[in-house]
Amino acid sequence: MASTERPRRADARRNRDLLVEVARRHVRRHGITTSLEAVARDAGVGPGTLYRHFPDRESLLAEILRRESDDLAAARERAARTIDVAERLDTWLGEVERHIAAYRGLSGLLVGSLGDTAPTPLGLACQEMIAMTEEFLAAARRAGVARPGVTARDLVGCAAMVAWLGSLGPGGTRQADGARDILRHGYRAAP
Amino acid sequence: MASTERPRRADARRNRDLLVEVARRHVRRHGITTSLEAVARDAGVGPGTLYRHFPDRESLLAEILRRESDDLAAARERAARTIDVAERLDTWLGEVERHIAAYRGLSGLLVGSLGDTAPTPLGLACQEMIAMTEEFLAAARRAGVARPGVTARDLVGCAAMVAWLGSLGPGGTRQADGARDILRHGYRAAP
DNA sequence: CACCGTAGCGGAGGCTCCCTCCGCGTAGGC
DNA sequence: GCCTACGCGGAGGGAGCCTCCGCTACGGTG
Repeated sequence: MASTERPRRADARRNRDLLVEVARRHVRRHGITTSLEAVARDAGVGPGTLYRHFPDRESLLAEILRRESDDLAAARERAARTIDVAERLDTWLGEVERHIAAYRGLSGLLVGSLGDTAPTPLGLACQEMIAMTEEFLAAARRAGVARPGVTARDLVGCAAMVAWLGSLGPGGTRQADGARDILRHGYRAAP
Repeated sequence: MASTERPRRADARRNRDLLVEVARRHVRRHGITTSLEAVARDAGVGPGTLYRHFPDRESLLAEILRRESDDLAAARERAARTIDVAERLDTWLGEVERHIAAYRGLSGLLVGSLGDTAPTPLGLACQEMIAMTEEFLAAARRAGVARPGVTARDLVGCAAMVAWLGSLGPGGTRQADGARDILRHGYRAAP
């Protein structure tokens, strides 16, 4: 399975790494619709080189995300330190939201892949988030503080949704605060 | 105040109306990022004509929306027929969601204007929705079925958010159902 | 009803971005 | 050190955004 990829020439690997790194900076600054030509220019390669390594925008974004899965792991560690079970779930979802919000426009792309069963690169990133969320949700359910019927996928979807809201300028940030509050009351069990 | 607009020539008025109508169709089909050049072509006018009447995409969209405020009024009538107070608020928010979802991409634009105090065209459309939502929310509060602290603007923001989620393909629709359910539990008062 | 000033029109054109294709240079196996 | 095919750069066609300018024809006036 891993043998499908044949060895690459050294310059190809170098260029690929360079492109991902430059693209990461550009996407962080300008969102996922950033100009790919500008990325290629900034990396000092021709557009053909970029498109050979990443046939479409999505595959480039997926590679950026793949290299950041340790960020998610760190977030899990951080959230796990919260003692109160209900609050811990809140904290975790905040981390998911932050992780998604790091790249403007990513939220929409991810939601589209939330239901992917085939192992598309973006689908895998979603699986990962859903699985981690499931852990926190299960703990909350055991403690009786999570409303039955709420699924981990729903919660990740909500986090993406709030991340989207927050990405829409200063007004969006305020709206996101309100939405987050309502959602929290919505997924918690009535006491 | 209304005298700021001087009388227009007949052909100008005709072209303007035609452009709005054609644009409405295009935006409904392709979302708010639809090609303005295509709109002009389809209306049989040059791009210059379109840009003279509507200096930017947003002003064109605002005009489309302005002409649809009666749709919102009809939605209010429809929602008002629901007998149960809590359910009536749900129904109304569903109508708001539907209204926003009619044009793919509109949700983001509207959220950006939710906090507008200045009477920008888009801001006015928001004011209208917030005001109507306030009526339904007030009724729910009086009946003790709405959780205190929830504002009408929060609710409109949530409706826009769910509309956005639902616009993201088939997976999005399922996510939207889940989110809507959580939100409903979140803005209702604990019994 | 003919005339004329100007409001308003069309479209050419400059810019950016997307993506493809092809001839050439060079990395690296032998 | 040689040779081959991998991977590179960049030209180029297509689309969209928006501006500017010369001409058309609308409609007020005598």
